[in-house]
Parts: sequence; structure tokens; C-alpha cells
Amino acid sequence: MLDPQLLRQQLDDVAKQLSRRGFQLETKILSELEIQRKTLQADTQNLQSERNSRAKAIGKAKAQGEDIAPLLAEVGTLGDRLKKMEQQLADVQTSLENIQLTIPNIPHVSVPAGKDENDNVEIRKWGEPRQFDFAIKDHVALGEKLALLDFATAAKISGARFTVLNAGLARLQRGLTQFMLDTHSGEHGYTEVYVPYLVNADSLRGTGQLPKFEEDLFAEKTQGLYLIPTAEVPVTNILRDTIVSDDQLPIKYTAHTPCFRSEAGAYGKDTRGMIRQHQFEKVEMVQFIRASESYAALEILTSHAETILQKLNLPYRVMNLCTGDIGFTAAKTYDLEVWLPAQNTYREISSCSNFEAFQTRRMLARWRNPETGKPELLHTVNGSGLAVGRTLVAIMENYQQADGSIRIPEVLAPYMGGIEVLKK
RNA sequence: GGAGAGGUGGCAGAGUGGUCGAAUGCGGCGGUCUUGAAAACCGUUGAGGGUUAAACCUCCCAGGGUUCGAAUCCCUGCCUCUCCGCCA
Repeated sequence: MLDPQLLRQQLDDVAKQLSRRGFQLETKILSELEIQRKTLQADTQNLQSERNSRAKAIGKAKAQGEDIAPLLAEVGTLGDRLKKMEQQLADVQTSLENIQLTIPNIPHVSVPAGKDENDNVEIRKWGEPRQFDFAIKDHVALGEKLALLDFATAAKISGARFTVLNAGLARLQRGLTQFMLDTHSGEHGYTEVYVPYLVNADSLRGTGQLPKFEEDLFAEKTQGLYLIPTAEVPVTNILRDTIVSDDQLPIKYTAHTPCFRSEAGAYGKDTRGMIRQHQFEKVEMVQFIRASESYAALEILTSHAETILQKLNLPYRVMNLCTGDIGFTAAKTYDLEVWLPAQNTYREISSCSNFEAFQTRRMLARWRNPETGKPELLHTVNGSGLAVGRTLVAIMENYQQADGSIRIPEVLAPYMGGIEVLKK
């Protein structure tokens, strides 16, 4: 959510900045509602004030044993009028809020202008794609040949966009997850947390998935909960409705969770293999930070995700997403794209964003500034570190050998119980 | 699943229809005293809106209701705790 003050005072400027990302702000409706709100609120408060003073007078008179009947008569229909006006005000405020909840974040000045992913700007590249002297296979062919990847069985159990991992590959996924968590908690200073995978609507509203993106979620019917699309939701909501002290900052969490996405808008996209699944594993990093430090934190957090790719020796590039491609809640996003030889291209494996106060305003996540003594909104920065399923794909394809076997990256050796190669 | 208790400020905990946004204690902050510290004492200390500043308004889990007036009464929901049963 954007700052309501900003929407009141600099509506046209906000509209202009939002147009950079192709969003058209309904300035007319907003300013009309805002005028209504203002007058209604002032009138309502005046009536409330009158009610309060009259009620107090009655109380006082009664305490002194005076006859309160004439005072009661004076009050007349004030209560009813007030009730009506309060209702009107609430309606206007609800309308305003409903609009505000669907307005995306303002892109940071350093976000390049552009329409779609083709306009994203490459910031840097790391590693050399390996030259193969044999005909390479994609992860599906590799995995099925080794009997490690089983889409048919997953389809029988659940349907499309699921997979069953077998034996060494299942272990590799577990090892990868462990490796990522160990690196972030051990070397990057994050606190590991374990969180619920089912969350309520308030949490999803807090991080911005609701109300706009309900169709992307899996809903659980009996309790009205939702399966998390990312650990960002439960982890960020740890600080919802909380004021932390200055000496607790920055707060840095890492968590591993499965993620569940309906992929409603992705029919026919990435149908082969485990690139786009309804269920996948991800390790997430989340930072809560003072406003003045959030852009520096974004750079550092991005480097934490890069560290994982570097340790795994997987070539990648860093993209600065353009105004047309950044997510609804983000002010700036770097995507990390890993080299997939079978697709002969780079594919997204991590997304690192600064949300500024967009989420914390919805969540009321604040810190107390010791200089003013007042609570201020925190900024949130988060990123995948990394998407485990896609990392698995990248390892399979990049570490494949001529005989169809797959080497295990050296850093994962401690997690593999002596397995050095996945083979028949 | 059955039975009961309860949700109040950073924490603990009073308040059960009217000068209550809320006693008191602890904690925090400022000060006095002290060479310094502790102790003691004095003062101060919730959030949001609004205003140049004030006035003023809202918030005692959430949402409804009763009333001139609700933290306090009624209804619904959520959450927590205790006991019994079941159970990874």
C-alpha cells in the first residue's frame, strides 16, 4: 500500500510515476472519494464530540441528583443521525481502502523503463557456460533415464505440475536445501525460522498477495486458510502489528518451505519438466531494515543469493527488472537467472526485491526511532536463496556427463552421504 | 471430541454502565543525590487521525447490538489457558 498522505497531497505525481509501470491510477475517482471522506469525517467527528459532551452532562446531572429528563429530550435524534453518518463514512473509507489495496508500488528511480521482460537490463554475468562435447539432455530426459524423476506417478497421485523424486535426487534436493540454509544462517547472519505453510487472509493481505491475486493461491476450505505461495508470507508477517526497538535491527530471517502456486495464468507454459510446478521447495531470505538502509540491503541480499550459485559453480546473470516487469509489491527487483544448457538460455532462479514500506504499511510493522521516540515503518527486502527445485534442474543439466550420469557439486559432498555421482 | 476459565497500555494487573484512554506495580526515559555506580526520591512514559499549535475524534481481541452514555451489558467469531478423552 502506498502512503495515503502521498495519495492525498501528490496524486498527480503518483499517477505519473505509476504510469511508468503501465498502471493507470483513477485519479478522478480517488480525489472525489477523498473529498467526501474529508467532509464526512469532519462532520462525523463534530457529531461525536457533541454526543460525548451531552452524555457527560447527563452523567454529571444525574450524579448531582438533578432531573435529567429535559437533557434526554434535547439529545433527541442525535444518536440516530450519528449512526447514519458513521456508516456513510465507513462506506467511503472502505471504498478508498479497496482502491488503495489494488494500487501497485512506485518503481524506484533506478528501475529501467520498459514494457516487459525483454526490456530488463543485464547488470552482470558470472561464470562461463560449459562447452559440451556430446549431445546434451534436458533434466527430464536425464532424470527419467536414471529413474530419479517420475512425472507419471506424480500425475497419478495428484495431477499435472507435480513430480516424484527418487533416491539420490530426492537426497540431492534435501542436501541442497540444507546447504542453502547453512550458508545463510552460518555465513550471512540470518536467523533460521520454521513457519506455518497455511496462513490466514490477513497475512496474505499484509504481504500483498490479497486481494488482487487470489486466483494464484490454493485455498483450504474448512478453515479458510491458504497454502503459502512463498515463505515471504509467513516470515514477513512475523512482524505484523509489531514495533521493534532500534537495537534489534536489522532483523534477518531465512526459512525453507514448500511453495504452492495454482499457476492459473500459465496454461501451456513450461509444461515440460519441473520448471513450473504447483509445489516446489524454496529457501527464502527476508530482511526488516531502516528505510535509509534498504537499498544497500537489497544489494547485499542479492549477493547472498549469488553466493549460493557461485559455490555451486552455476553460471548466472543478474537482471534489473524494468518498470513493466517488476511485481505488484516491489519498488525494485533483481532477478538471478541461471544458465540452463538444454534450453540454451538463462532462467529465473531467484528474485530479490525491495518493497520499501509497501508491505509494512499494510502490516503495521514498525521500529521505534530513538532520535524521535516515534514508531516508523520498516522497509522489507527479500529474495529467494534459492528456488531449490530449479537449482536441482540447473545442477542436473550443467553437471551431466556423456553417459547420462550427473556429478554432484563439491560443496554438496557433506550432505550426500558419500554419493559423488547420480548414475544407474 | 467433552467441561471450564479468560483476552485491558512494553510486561504484570485493577477496573463490571457516567469526569476511564484507563488505578497500581515493574520496565523505559529525564532529573536530584553521588568521585562514579547502586539504592532512594521527583518527574515523565500507548497508537492512529487532525491542527501552524491547540481544540477535537478513534482505538481496552475482532465484528455486530442495547443505551443519552460501553473497557464494563447482550450476540457472533477468533485466540489463549486448565482438566478429561484421543493422538503423530
